[in-house]
Amino acid sequence: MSESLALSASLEDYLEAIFHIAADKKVARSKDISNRLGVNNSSVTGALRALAERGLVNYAPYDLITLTDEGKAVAEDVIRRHEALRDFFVRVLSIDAQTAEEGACKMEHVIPQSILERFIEFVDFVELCPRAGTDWIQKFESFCKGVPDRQLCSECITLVEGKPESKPDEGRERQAGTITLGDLKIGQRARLVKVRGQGEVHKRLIDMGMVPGVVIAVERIAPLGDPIDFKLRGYHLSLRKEEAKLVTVAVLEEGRV
Amino acid sequence: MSESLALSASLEDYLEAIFHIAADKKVARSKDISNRLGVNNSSVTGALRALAERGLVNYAPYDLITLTDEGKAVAEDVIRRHEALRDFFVRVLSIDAQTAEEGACKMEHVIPQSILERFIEFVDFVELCPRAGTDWIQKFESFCKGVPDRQLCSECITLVEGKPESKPDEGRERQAGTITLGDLKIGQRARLVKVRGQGEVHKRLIDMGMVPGVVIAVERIAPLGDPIDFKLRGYHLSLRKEEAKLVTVAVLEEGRV
DNA sequence: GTACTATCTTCGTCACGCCTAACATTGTTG
DNA sequence: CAACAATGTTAGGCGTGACGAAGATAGTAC
Repeated sequence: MSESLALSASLEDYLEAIFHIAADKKVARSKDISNRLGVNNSSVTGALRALAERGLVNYAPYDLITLTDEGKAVAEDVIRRHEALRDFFVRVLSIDAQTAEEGACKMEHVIPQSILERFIEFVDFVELCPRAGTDWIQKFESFCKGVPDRQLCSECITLVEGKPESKPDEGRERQAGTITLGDLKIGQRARLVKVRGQGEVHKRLIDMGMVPGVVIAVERIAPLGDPIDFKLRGYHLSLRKEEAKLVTVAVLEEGRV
Repeated sequence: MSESLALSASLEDYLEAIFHIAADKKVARSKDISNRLGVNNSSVTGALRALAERGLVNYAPYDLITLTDEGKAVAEDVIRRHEALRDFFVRVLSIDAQTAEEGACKMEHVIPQSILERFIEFVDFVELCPRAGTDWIQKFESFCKGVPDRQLCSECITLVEGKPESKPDEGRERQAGTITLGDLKIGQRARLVKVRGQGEVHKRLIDMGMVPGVVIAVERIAPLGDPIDFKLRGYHLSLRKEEAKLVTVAVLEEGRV
């Protein structure tokens, strides 16, 4: 009815909790809600009043609590967001169930609609596409396990070590040779093949995460071409051109903007 | 130094904004910040005071605003989260730049660390793995474009139409035949092949999103085996066993709990 | 140096969301 | 049916984060 502006994150949580409790035990009591959400009983009263005002719950003091039809619809929407995120985390990113649940709980309140739909599509796509599937996800898992020293799965290893590709895909450029980080243009991405050089400089580069297999992107090149800004594993770093030239890479694709 | 507990979402935003402004113009003024964040000038004062209290900005009334080293470190961390999310949205989910930016802005404050790292790994993995790459992402894009009527990419089409797979992957079970939704067990997932039946029932199923190619999961089966709860495209729905038997599917994988 | 303007700060207000402590209701049990 | 425990509600407080209005400050214009 009223449709009065968006609910706050915590009101969505209350609605979600009521829905789940009602699904289990038919009706919800104030205590159940405070237990489930780990908040004080009196906070629940306040939330219920706010929800009742918006016509989302049937609530009278000392009475049982139920969702209205509208409230049920809103709750289902919140739960859809929650489950979509959780499923993505578990099925695609191989996050453990508890972390996925916690993360979904926080993110469900802020994720834009259009991004949510994409998450859902993506899970389906990964299951449907013959190039992906569960065995591909397993490859991702072992890729993640190998992260500290950047162990890669066998398929990727062959790439990293620079052997010729068995399957030259269209639209996907792979250059062999002795290209270094210093040769890249802005926006280009490459996988790291080898860090040459020795001693202090070599060690410093390794410490920055410059290990074989890692993906590096060129973010910015200073006017004089000298300090070059890279990004790898989410971190920004800046290298002198001389240092960059010590790092052999293989270009992943043509830079797009 | 102080390290006093986590920053609120909005304080992180302020820090991020100051960092970006400082990167552009060397120093930041109160006005720049309020403009960038679209908040009232007085709110900026309050935020700056809070940040100065934590030792994250150098701030004195009427003076120029700069980040302390600690503040810079925190800002870089926030920006790393922001960019990791944005990059994932753009590079993997093919979200448009603006939506990605907005979504990242909201989600950066709540995403758990471990999930963030997975997002970053995943982007790298997609670029590195020979089974994925940019052309695979393009397939996802066209998959999404076809969503209303569930047009699939050519590779997937062959799957959906039940033709034998060209590449039988290990660990990936694909059953042909005339399995229906009614035959699935809890936790199993399947792609929809065809909806049989006619008239009202058929129409109702189509309206629920039961179109070829969609992924369906069995969520729950009532004690008597009759109403069966499914999930498709994030939505829960409940079908009578009779209705479920009208839907031909192909199982995607063995149910894992 | 006074006047003006752009900029910044202070102050009072509001809405959230949670808390504790005190009070009210309900239902159960001797 | 009274007394008690369990459950729910109210009232008041605290911290955050935003706003607008009004006052302070600095720089420029004359």
